[in-house]
Amino acid sequence: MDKYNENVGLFKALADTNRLMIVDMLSCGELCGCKILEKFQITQPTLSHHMKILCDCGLVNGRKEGKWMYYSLNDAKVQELKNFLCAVTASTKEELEDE
Amino acid sequence: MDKYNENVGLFKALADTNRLMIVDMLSCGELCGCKILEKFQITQPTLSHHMKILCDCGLVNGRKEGKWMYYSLNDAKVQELKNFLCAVTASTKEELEDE
DNA sequence: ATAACACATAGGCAAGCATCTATGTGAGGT
DNA sequence: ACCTCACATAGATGCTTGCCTATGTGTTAT
Repeated sequence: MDKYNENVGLFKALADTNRLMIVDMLSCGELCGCKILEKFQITQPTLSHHMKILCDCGLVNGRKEGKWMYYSLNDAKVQELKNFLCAVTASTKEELEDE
Repeated sequence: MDKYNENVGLFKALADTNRLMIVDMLSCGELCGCKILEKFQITQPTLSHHMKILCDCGLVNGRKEGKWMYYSLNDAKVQELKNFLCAVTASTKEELEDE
């Protein structure tokens, strides 16, 4: 039953327009924070907050290089989410693959 | 760009453990509210609140029959969500299929 | 008619969240 | 050394949300 609690964080992370856009941007490749920030009307601390949420749930990876943080999608986690979504909406019950 | 706003409601709806479990239950077939309620430790008004969220975003359909409300998954909307999730995480950009 | 049942609505409350300003940290450049 | 840039952290604020109790609505049974 903890499968639900594990995955609910992923949906929470995507339950925000800005973060959805960020994920879409990252799907095209790695980006540093300041490049992401350019596309939004939010302040830098707000973006930092969103990136933390995306990283904490595992959807996004962060890599520090000099004074830049490079963010990229964690494709494995994305696949996990898709699998979970399929499992939870498919007519079979209670046999979500373990990660 | 409204594609994000359209779909963020779906993620919000799934960003709750109880609602995720409800979706999983409904994936096995139509259920009436009182049957769903039996599986949770919440009050009836709280369940009603969750069902309203799931119905409002289109993920769940409600059908009234006598004094019962029968709920079922809206498979078309589920598919839309999956398509959106794939589009937003795929390395191509800005060509989400229109519904 | 009355009671019981299934569900919705109203209102309140505490927790969570998205955002901001202000400030801290750490790396690079001059 | 000093400044600048990229980013993180702290703290405040207003909105949203998940939950409750109380009550309303409509249907079925007696």
